[in-house]
Amino acid sequence: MTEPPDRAPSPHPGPQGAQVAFLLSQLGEHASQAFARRVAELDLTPAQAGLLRAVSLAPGQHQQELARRLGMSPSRFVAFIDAIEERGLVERRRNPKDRRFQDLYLAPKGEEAMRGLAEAALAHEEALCTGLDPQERIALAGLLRRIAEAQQLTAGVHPGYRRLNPRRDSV
Amino acid sequence: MTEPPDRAPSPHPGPQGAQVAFLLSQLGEHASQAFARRVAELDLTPAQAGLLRAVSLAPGQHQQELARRLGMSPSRFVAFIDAIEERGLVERRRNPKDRRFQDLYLAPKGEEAMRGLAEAALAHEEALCTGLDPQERIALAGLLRRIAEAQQLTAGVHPGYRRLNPRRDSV
DNA sequence: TATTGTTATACTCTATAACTATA
DNA sequence: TATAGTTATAGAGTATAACAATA
Repeated sequence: MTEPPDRAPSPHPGPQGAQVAFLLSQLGEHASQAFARRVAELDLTPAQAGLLRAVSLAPGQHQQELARRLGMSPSRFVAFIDAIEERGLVERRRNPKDRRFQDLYLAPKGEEAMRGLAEAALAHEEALCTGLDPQERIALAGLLRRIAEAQQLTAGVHPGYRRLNPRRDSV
Repeated sequence: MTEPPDRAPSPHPGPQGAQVAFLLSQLGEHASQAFARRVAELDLTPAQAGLLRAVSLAPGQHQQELARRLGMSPSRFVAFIDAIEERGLVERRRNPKDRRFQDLYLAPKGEEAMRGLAEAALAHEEALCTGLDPQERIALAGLLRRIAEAQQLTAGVHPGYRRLNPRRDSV
């Protein structure tokens, strides 16, 4: 019986008008935590999942390029990749044209992990949208995309990566 | 020139179907960061803002009660309150009926801070919803609330409090 | 000299376990 | 004995700066 932290107050002291901002913040955190729990079943952290996807989309990028995209410092990135490489998910290869670069490629086990991640993402989406019919889901996605555009968020860019270890949360 | 981390990959490897979950996670993080920047102008962290609101809504709660609601351990809560009390925002008072309890009350400066926070929350909501007309905002809030209910999230409960120091982010 | 990757160092944040004072 | 608050200690996470290899 892990007693859920009941009635935690909001960081947003919005009385009546402020609703969307708080709901977005609340649901976003909830969605992130739920996704973290899902990838944890694959023995992955969200950051690791993000790296695998980045390497999968564009194989052969070198480390600092990827580090910048994930928003982490090159020095942290080393240990981060060390763990992933030891598990046989990605492979470091010295770039023959310029031996200073370590290019990253997906290993067979990494391809397998990607399939698991795709499955997890679909299940995650479905679980989160429970209660909304297909039309409502499309309408919601449209409104959210409008906000994302107005806020000038790059499509597919998630700002919450720096954190390597997801928070375990009783909720 | 702080170069924004361009094209960071998503932690959610959703190809086509998975949209709402990622957008919620992305926008939620964005909203949280934007709010953190706003309260930072008042020299407050989101957690401090949350505490002030909690004390404002229910004055006289004792520390462990509030610590549990904010999702932090009693030991961390001590230093957390120390800083807030030193700034004259809240006041600790020994409960005369049971002197083990330290009850928390809003100090005059805390009331003043609450007014600033209310203003900040309204401006935050407005900035975030730029581009949506009033009808769309209501529709969006409705859909988000439906999801929150389906996910059994308590209204007004934000899970992202444990973190005391908000991430400063270039984005 | 400049840059990539790496390592080393110090610093912050957090969790856990003692300790005290009240009951 | 049990509980609220506090303090102390150790551990994890992070940032920054140095370093070696390559260009």
